[in-house]
Amino acid sequence: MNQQGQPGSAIEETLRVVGDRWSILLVRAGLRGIRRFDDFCDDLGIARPVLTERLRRLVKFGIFERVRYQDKPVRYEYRLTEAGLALSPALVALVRWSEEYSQEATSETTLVHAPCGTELEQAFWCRSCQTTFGPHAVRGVGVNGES
Amino acid sequence: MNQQGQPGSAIEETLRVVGDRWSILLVRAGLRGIRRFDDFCDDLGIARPVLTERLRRLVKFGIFERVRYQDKPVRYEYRLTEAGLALSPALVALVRWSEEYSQEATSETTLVHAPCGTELEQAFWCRSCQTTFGPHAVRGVGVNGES
DNA sequence: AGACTGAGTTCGAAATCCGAACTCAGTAGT
DNA sequence: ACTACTGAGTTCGGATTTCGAACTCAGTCT
Repeated sequence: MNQQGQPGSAIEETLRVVGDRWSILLVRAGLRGIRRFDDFCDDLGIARPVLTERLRRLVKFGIFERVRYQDKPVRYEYRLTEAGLALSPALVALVRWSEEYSQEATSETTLVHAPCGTELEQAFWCRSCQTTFGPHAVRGVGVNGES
Repeated sequence: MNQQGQPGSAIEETLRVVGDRWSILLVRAGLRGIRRFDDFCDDLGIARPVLTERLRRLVKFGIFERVRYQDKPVRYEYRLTEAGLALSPALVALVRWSEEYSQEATSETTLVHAPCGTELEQAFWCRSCQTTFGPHAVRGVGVNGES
């Protein structure tokens, strides 16, 4: 129930922004502290024109901000905004999924609870039931809430 | 620290599978109970050749399975596998992000805890501390574990 | 026979992606 | 003052993807 050209629901628009092979990787790089054009370029192996376009789009949608960090030769770098940081749960979910289901299990990364160093798990939380639960108990993912 | 052509870390490979404008949307549609080719097509407004290719890839990576549901005229449909279902945390995270940060706030969707209908929250869970926590307490996002 | 259904394919045009080479302002070394 | 270098891009042409629209093919319905 959704015509082709329509703006569509919020996720559709979001995926039009971050739903490509690079954007999420750029956010990840940003979380790792990478900020400069050439560093993104080297780290991800992304083509420069694509990087230019992608960063511009992410800036436009408030995920990165372009900051002048030097004047003599004018230089800019890209920093994650609050909104960009807020993408980390999605990133974490993807990392987790990768670790569990991806064939290519070369995960040099582990995600941990900072204070104690234990590997973290991700769960849904129902504040009215006061329980955590898994994907099977999620309903209403969609425009017409039927499962 | 990652050469251009390399297979790269697990997320990179994962994003090569689900990191496009459609795959996540297909998973979402799958969660909403959509299974048939034409229904995916109508629901998402995706071009048929792209849908064909995308479904094939998702099947190949174990996210959907292609099931013969009728014999007289042979007909197949696509169902989410366990691995596909396991993508829902990522989907939920994106939906949540969209609701909060996307301009286009036309969210006709709400995610709830199935048994009680309460809007769900997403959290990280540390089994050793027995606590839930948010993104700020996550460490090790990245190849060189510095935050 | 004729229309319809569902799961695709085929087509050519349009948009994206790519690597490699180039630009442009300023800095550093000799 | 000449040369090399840095960082953030832009320009180029070719390869790959994406698209909508129309077509196929087996079987069913009227």
